[in-house]
Amino acid sequence: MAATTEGPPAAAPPRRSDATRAAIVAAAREQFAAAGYQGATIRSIAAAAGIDPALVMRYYGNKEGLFAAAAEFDLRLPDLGALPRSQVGAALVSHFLDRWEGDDALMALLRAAVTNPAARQRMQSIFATQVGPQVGKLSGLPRAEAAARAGLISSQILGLALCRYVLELPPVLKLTRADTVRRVGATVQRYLFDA
Amino acid sequence: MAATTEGPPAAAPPRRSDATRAAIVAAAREQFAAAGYQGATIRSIAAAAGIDPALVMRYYGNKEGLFAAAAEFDLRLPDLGALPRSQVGAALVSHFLDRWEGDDALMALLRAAVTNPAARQRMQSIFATQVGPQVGKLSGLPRAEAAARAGLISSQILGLALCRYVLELPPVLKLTRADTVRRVGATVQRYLFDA
DNA sequence: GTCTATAATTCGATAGAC
DNA sequence: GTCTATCGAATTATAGAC
Repeated sequence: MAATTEGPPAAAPPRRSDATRAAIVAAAREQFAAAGYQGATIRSIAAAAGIDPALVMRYYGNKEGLFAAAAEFDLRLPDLGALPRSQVGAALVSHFLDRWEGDDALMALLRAAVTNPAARQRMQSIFATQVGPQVGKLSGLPRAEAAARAGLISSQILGLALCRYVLELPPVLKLTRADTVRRVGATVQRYLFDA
Repeated sequence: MAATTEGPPAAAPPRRSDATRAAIVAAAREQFAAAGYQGATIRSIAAAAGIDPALVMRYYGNKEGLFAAAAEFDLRLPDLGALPRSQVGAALVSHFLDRWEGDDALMALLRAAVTNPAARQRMQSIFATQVGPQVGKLSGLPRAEAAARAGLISSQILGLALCRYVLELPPVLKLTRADTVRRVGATVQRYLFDA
C-alpha cells in the first residue's frame, strides 16, 4: 500500500464537508426561492438540508454569505447568432422558460431581489454582463441603443416570469408553452430588430 | 347652544381617531412599499406615523388586517374607448406610469405580493376585476382570448414596473418617459389588437 | 383614545464540547 | 467536522393603567 496509516494520498482528500456544502446551497436555493430572503431562515435551510444550523454559519459565515453562494447564477445563453434571424426572439423566450423551470436559482434571485439590496445588485450585474452584451452582438446596434433594447427585453421576460411563476396570474398560467413562446417571442423579436 | 351637555349632535361625531387611522394607513403603505411585507414592522410603521405601536393593533387587529387596509387599491383606468384606437396602447402605459409614480400603493402591493400570499391574491383579483374586463371591452374578443391578452399585457407592464422601480436596472432607468410610453405602448397595442 | 409594560416567539450569531 | 447550548436582539401581540 501507499501508506500503512491508510487514507487517501495527498491529492484531493475526500472531505465529507464538500457534500455538506452542496446540500446546504441546494437547500438554500430552495428556501430562498420559496420564501424570499427574509422568509428563508438559517434554521429552515439547515432543516431542509438535514444538518445542524451551526454548520451553515461555519461554512458560509453569515446569511449574506450563504445567499451570495446560493445566488451564483449563469443564464447559459446559447449562441443565438447561429439561428435564422427570424427565430431569435422565440428562441430567447424558450431558453428563459427552460432556465426558469430547470432549477430554483432564478426564482430565488427574483424573490430575494425585490426586498434585498445585495440580491438586487446581483440581478443588475447579471443583466449587465449576460443579457446586455448578447443583445448588442445580436442587434449590431450602438452601445446605448442596444442597452435600451436589452432593458426592454428584460422587462418583458422578467415580467412574464413574475406573472407566471411568482404572482401566478391565472390567465398567464393558462397560456401553453408554445403560445407563450410565440407571442412573447414576437415582442422580443421586435425589441431586438425593429422599433 | 343646542344642548347644555355640549358636544356634537348625534350625526358624525368628530373622533380624532379618524386622522390617526389615516396616518397609520399612509405610513403603512410607505413602509410596505419600501421594505415589503416582512420588512415593514408594526413598530416602523407606528414610528413613521408618529404614534404608538399599540394603536396600530387596536385599529387594525393585526399585521394582516393592516396590510389589507393599506393594499386597498383602484387602478382608476380611464375610459380608453373614447380614444383613437391607435393611441390606446400608449395611453395605457402612460396611465400606469402615472399610477406607479403617484403614490406608494402599487409599489407596496408588488413588493409584498412576491413573498406574501394575501398580497399575491390581492394582485390576482385586481388584474381579474380591473384589467381583464377593460381589455375585453377594448378588444371586443371572446372572453378566453381577451383574458390571454390581458395576461400578456400585464406581464409587459408589471415587468416594466419591476425593472424600473423595483430592480432599478440602469438601462431601464435611462429610458425617458416619452420613449418608454412609445416603445412599450407599441407592444401593448400589439397585444390588444394584433397577434 | 393613547400609551406602558411585558408575554411569547423567533431569529442570527457565538462559544465550546465531542 | 458536527452538534449542543445559549445569548441578545427583534418581532407580533396582549393586558391593563391613565
